[in-house]
Amino acid sequence: MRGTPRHAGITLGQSSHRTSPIHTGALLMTVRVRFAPSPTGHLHIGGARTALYNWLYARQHHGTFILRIEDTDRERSTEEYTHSILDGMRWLGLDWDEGPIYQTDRAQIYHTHLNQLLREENAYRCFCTPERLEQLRTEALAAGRKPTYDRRCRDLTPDAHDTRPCCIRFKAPLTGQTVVQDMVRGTVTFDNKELDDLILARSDGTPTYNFVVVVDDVTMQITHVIRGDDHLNNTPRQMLLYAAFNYPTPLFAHLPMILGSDRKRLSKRHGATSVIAYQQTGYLPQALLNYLARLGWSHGDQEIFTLEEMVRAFSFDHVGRAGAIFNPEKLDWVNMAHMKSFSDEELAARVEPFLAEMGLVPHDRDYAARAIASERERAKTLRELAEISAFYFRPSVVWDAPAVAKWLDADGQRILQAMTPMLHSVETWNADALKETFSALQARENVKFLQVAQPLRVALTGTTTSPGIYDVLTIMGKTTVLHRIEQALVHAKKAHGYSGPVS
RNA sequence: GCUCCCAUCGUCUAGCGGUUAGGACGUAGCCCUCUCAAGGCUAAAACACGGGUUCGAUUCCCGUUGGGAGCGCCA
Repeated sequence: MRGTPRHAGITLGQSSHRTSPIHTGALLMTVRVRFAPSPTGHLHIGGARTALYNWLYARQHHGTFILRIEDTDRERSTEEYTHSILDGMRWLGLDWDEGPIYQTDRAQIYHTHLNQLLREENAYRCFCTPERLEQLRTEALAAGRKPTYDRRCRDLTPDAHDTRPCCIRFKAPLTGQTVVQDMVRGTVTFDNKELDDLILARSDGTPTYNFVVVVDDVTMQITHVIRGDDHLNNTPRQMLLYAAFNYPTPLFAHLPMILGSDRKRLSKRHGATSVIAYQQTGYLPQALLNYLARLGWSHGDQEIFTLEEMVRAFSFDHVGRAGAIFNPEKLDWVNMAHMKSFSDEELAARVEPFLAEMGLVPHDRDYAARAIASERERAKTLRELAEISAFYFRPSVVWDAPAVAKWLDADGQRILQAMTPMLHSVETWNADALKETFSALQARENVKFLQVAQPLRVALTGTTTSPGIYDVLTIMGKTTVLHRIEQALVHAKKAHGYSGPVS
């Protein structure tokens, strides 16, 4: 038996503090929360945050996190999306304790509940055609009224033999108020006269969303419904259903929406919105989670959290009420911060799949770790890290034409020619020895270090940007360095022609 | 249109009657420097507006404006 004596429905004048609802039953009930996506698309950013808040709350209270797939829309739900959502959840590390539970497996449960409502005259058959409803809606809108059903069938004398197609509607109370106690919004009051006799089952007998959520949440003994803001207007209708069943209402927490840069609800046209897209671009799951957690929730001035820290610190007291714009630049920064927490070896291991996509397979773990280490603070994502480190692993250099034009001109070639024998004779290949070599070279050629470093950099990496030149030199090793300089000279002659400098 | 929600720098936010309104991302400048980053320092940048309540409002109340969501035999 659950501890909350809270009942939905025609509650009047309840007062509460948004900080304390859980305490009423904390000793008696264990937290049971759920994430209930519908498989009509990939797991998206908004869904991921809802899932995260549920998960954090469950873990913090040593409760149960349930994954439920809302697949009652047979038209749009696909198995592919179901798998994609499950994969997304696993990648994020949001493990669930029960489920996935599929609503399509629960038809019998809904049927039983529907019959109960019918039997107790809390629901009725409605014979109105979709056409009539559509007409009602247009008329209402034109007249400046809220489009609601006119309840024509509500008081029809039941005729069991009537075989016309009909849907089942809820007989909602006409008066009174329904008060939602929300952990982030506080008290929200709705006049029941604003609410509708909502459809519980379609004429083909399948149940609808507002009905199944209630039945599911009740039968799964959900204690806290944590979901998007877009459901706040559904909540009073659902509470009326709880009341009709004489079930206690769970506690609610309605999270503000995640917005695009135009302040509209985040959608495809704002760029990548699916979680897998972020996986593919090389974001760390813990970084995405960290960013999402802080989008709408805060803990003083702290920006970077480990998962454990989030579990410990999370609280609805500090969940904001306003919609939040998704900011990709800040995500990048958070991702960089999390990349710093890995050792060179761990980071290299995570970059490997992205190198593999480019057909590059490092054969030496130690070499890979040192190569990645030299580039790690230059990349925002794992993919970017793989891309800028690729030159270490390629059999030959990929030339950046402007870089070649600028630095492998006649002067650059002369420097490379001059350094070749000097590098050959370097015995111990380390930064100190190389520094001495270049000092000697600078003195002999009377050039600045820049004029040595840049041609060399282009020769070794193909581009003008790279880690410190001594890092590249020592990581690559003498053999590769000399080989690449030789190749660079060949390429430079081709690019610039044999007749000396171009301009 | 109706109902509900929301409102602090460009963005995410701290603030829970008295603060030089704090932090972070981004931006600009400087330092570091072989390139690019990273890092360090500095700067510009906000309480939407109007009424109350109060000795005193960013903070509490009301309204205006502005934004968002919902109003399906979708979820």
